[in-house]
Amino acid sequence: MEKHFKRTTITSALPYANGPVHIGHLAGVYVPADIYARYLRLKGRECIFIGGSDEHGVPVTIRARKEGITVQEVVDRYHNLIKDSFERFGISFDVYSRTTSPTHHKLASDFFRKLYDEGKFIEQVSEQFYDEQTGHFLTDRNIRGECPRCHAPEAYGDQCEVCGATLSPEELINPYNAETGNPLVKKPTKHWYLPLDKDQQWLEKWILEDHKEWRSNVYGQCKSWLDGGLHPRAVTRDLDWGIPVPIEGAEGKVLYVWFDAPIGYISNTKELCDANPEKFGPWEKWWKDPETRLVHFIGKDNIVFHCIVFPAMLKAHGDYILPDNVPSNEFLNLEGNKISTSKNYAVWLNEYLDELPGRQDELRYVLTANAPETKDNDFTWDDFQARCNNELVAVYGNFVNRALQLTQKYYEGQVPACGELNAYDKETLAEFCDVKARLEQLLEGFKFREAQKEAMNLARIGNKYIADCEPWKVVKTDPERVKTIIYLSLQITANLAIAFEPFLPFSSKRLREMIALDTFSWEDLGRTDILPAGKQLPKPELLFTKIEDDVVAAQKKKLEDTLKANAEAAYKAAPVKPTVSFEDFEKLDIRVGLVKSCEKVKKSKKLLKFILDDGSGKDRTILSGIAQWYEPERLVGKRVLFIANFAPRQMMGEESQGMILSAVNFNGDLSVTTTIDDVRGGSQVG
RNA sequence: CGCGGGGUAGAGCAGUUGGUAGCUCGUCAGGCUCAUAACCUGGAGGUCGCCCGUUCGAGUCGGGCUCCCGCAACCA
Repeated sequence: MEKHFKRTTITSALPYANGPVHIGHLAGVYVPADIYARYLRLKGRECIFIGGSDEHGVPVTIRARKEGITVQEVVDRYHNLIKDSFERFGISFDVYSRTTSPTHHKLASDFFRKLYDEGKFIEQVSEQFYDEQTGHFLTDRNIRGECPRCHAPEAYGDQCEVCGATLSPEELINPYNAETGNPLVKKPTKHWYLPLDKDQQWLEKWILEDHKEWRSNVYGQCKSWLDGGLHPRAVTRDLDWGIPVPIEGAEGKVLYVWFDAPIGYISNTKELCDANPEKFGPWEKWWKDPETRLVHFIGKDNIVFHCIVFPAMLKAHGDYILPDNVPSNEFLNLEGNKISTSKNYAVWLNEYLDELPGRQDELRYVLTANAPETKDNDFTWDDFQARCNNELVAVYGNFVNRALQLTQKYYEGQVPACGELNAYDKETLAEFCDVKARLEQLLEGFKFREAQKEAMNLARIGNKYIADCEPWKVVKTDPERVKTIIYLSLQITANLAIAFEPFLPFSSKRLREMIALDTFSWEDLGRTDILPAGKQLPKPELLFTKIEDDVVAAQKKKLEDTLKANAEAAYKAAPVKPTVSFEDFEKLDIRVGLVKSCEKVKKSKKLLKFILDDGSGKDRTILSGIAQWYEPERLVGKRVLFIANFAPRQMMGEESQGMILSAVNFNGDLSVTTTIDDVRGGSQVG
C-alpha cells in the first residue's frame, strides 16, 4: 500500500521522569527515531521530531515520598537531566517538552472533555481498596496480603511470588498498603472507561488488513489483543498527581497516565508550532491533515497503547490522523542481564557522556549495529570496544585517513584532477552508485541496522579500491594514473560523510570539515564529483581513535560494583511482627526432616518435590518453590526444617504435606534452613 | 495448555514467493606497506533448538515438544 505523504510527524516514546535515560531507551527508541528524523531532513522532506518527558503517574510520587522531596522536584530533576543528556548525545528533537506543561494540561483536559461531552465514555462505579489513613485508593501492585493459596504473608494484589499464583486483590487475606502497612477497606469510586470493544471492527480492518507491513512483533501483538476481544479500559484514576478530570464531581481524580501521555505528543507539537509559527506552521497540520504521515517510535512494552488504545482515542475524537507505522524494537540486555532502572543496573546516558567524552558516535554506532530490531539483543563492553576498534577505526576511520594522507603526500592537500577511468574504476563506481537507493529502501523500511551496514560498506569498497590500485607503487611508474585513484578515493570519502550523517552526526561533521565540504545534501550521494579538482583540503586528523582496554575494564567493573552496592543498599531487615504468645507459637509444629529424595516437579518452574523422613516411619511429601535456587541432588541427605502440622494442599497435581522453611536473602535468593548437628528426622524444633 | 516475539558457524545477526545456507567480528594462512600493527585475498568452522508430516526437494509450509525474552502487572 504505497501512499504519498507531504510531511512526517515522528514521535518517540516519552521517557518517564523517575530516572535518567539508559542505553536500552536509546537503542529501542531514540537512536532509530533520530536516524529517521535526520534522514528525512537531509532529504529535504518536511518533518518534525517530537520528544518530551512523561511526568505523571504513580512511580514519581513514590520516589518523591522516599526521597522526602516534592513530586515537582523529582520531575524537574529528571526532566532536566534527560533533556540535557539527549541534547549532548545529538538526539535532534525539534521540541522536548513535558506533560506537566500548561499547554499539555489544557490540551489533554480538552481532549477528555470533548470525548466526555460526546458520550464516548462509559461511567462505572466499582469497589476499590482504600487506605483510610492516607486517603488513597491503591493499585493492585501496591496492595499486599496473605496469599489465599500458599499463605505466604506478602503476596501482591496481582500475584503471589512465592507460589506463582495469579491473584486479584479481592482474594488476599487481610490486605494492606504495601508502602505504609495500613489495613485497607473497600470503598466505591466512579471512573470513566473507553469502550474499546466498540472499536474492535475498524481496528481489525485497519491493522490486520491495511497494515500488514508492520513489524512482525507489532503485528503479532496487535493480532493477539484483537483475537482476544477488546474490553473497556479505565481512563481515570484516584490520585492527586496528574491532570484533574475536568468534570464536576470528579475531585481527587486524574487522567490515567496512558491516556494523558500520548496526548503529550500533540501538546508538544503545539508548543513547538506556537513558538515558531513561521517555520512549522499551525500545529494542526501535523496531526489532522491526512497528507501527514504519523510514525511512533516505541519499545515493545508500549505496542498495545500506541497501536490500539491511542488510535481508538484519536478516532473517538474524530479530527485526528492515525499512525501509519509504529516501529517498535525489542529489548537490549546488558552483559547478559536485564537492564533495570529500579535495580540501578544500566549504562546511564548522562554518565556515559561524562566518562567517555566525545564518544557519542561510538555509542550510536554500536547501538544501531546491534539494535534489537527483531529480538532481544545483548550489549557488552567487549563488543562495544571490538566494534569501535575493528569497524569504526579500522574500516571507516582508516579509509578516510588513507585517502587524506595520500592527498597530502602527493598533492599537498589539493584534490587532484580526474583522468580517464579504466575498467576497474568503473566497476568500483558501479558498486557504490546504488548505495543511495539501497540506503533509502532500508531507511524507509525502518531497517536501521542493515542501513548502517550499507553505509559502512562504502568504506569497505574504498579500502578495497585503494588496496587493489596500489597507488604507492603506481606513483613510481604512472603518476597521472594516481591522480584518478586519489580523486575517486576522495569522492568516496565525501560520500561517506553524507551517508553516515543520519547515523553518526558528530563524526560526519568533523569529516566534512576535513574535506572542506560546506554544503551537501542527500541527493549528492552516489555522485563522483562532490569535491572539485584543485580544492585545498586542511591537514587531516584522525576521525576515530581506539577504545583502550582500561576504559572498558573500568566500565565493566563499575557495572559489577553498582550491582553489588545497590543490592546491599536495598537490604533492610523487615520490621519485627507483632508479639505472639507462647501458646500461639506452640500451635506450630516445626520439625527436622531428613531429605530422602528430591526432584523437580514436571512442568513447574519453581517447585521441588521432597520426600522426607520425619521419624514417623512413613514418607512425607512436601512441595517447595525453591527450584530456582537449588539443584535437587544437592539437598538429598540434608536435614531441613519444616512445619509438620501445616494444612496439606494440592500443587501441580500433588499433595504437599507441610512447608519447608527457608531464609530470604536481601537479593531475594532463598536459603533452606538446616541444622548444624546430626539430629534425627522428626525431632521437634522449639 | 493465557497471549506475542525469538532459538541459524566461537560471538552478534541476515535469509525476500520452499531450489547449492550468507554477512560483520573473531580465528588460521598468505599478500601488501599509503594508513590508527591498520588494509586486501583465501581457508577452516553449521545434522538452521528437538521430533513428526507435506513435497522430487524444507532454515523457509503444517503439527507436536523444548528453552529464552516480553505483555497482562506504568522500567524501551
